[in-house]
Amino acid sequence: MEDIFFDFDQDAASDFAFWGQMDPNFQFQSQPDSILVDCATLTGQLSPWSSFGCQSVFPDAQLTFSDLDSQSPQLGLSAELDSSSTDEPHEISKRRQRRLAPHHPYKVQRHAANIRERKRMLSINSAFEELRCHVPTFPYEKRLSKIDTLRLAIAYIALLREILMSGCDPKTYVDECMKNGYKNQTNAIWNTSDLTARLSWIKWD
DNA sequence: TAGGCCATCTGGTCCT
DNA sequence: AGGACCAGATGGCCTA
Repeated sequence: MEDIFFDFDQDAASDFAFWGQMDPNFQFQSQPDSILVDCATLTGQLSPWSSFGCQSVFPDAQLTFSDLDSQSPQLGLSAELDSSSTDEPHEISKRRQRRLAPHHPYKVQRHAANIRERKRMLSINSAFEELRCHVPTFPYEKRLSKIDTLRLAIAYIALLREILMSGCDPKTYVDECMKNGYKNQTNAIWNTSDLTARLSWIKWD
């Protein structure tokens, strides 16, 4: 009986070779499909970023999202073949190569799914990047993590809501809150985050 | 060196 | 059936 197994060893290098160091001057674009990736700036750094202003983790470049689709599912072949060591019996090596055929339907499908997943995560990350542009941060602050971005956004929304409900001038309201030590119970939500310290950096128009 | 954060792969589930 | 979404696993990078 033919034993069946699939080698899921990932040709990670060829797969994420798209991700390069970001260009700090890159301007964030809200449309995921227009986000470009620079193959020319590959450095192996996977999660570079710029911390301030509306800057994206995505560098300027030549590859688009749609280019991800065109990556050949056969990129993993060389890695797999390399993994057959030279002292491996020739027959076993041949069998392995036959089994790991990169054009196997499952592997092709799996590779396509991986690419779609990467694109999906890319769009999520671009949304996080956009959100980071809308929450108050210090000029010298390092990039907020995803979880911190979400928490700060929640707190910020809560604050803005309170300001709206109060009908007061935003700056006056915040100054008053800070002066009074947030005695008001309704401050609880946004007062629990780092938001308060950031408020002094906001220019209330 | 441990812990935090992240990207990626993967298989399961849901949706169209 | 195929794609979207999700969560777990894994490994790399960075920082205290």
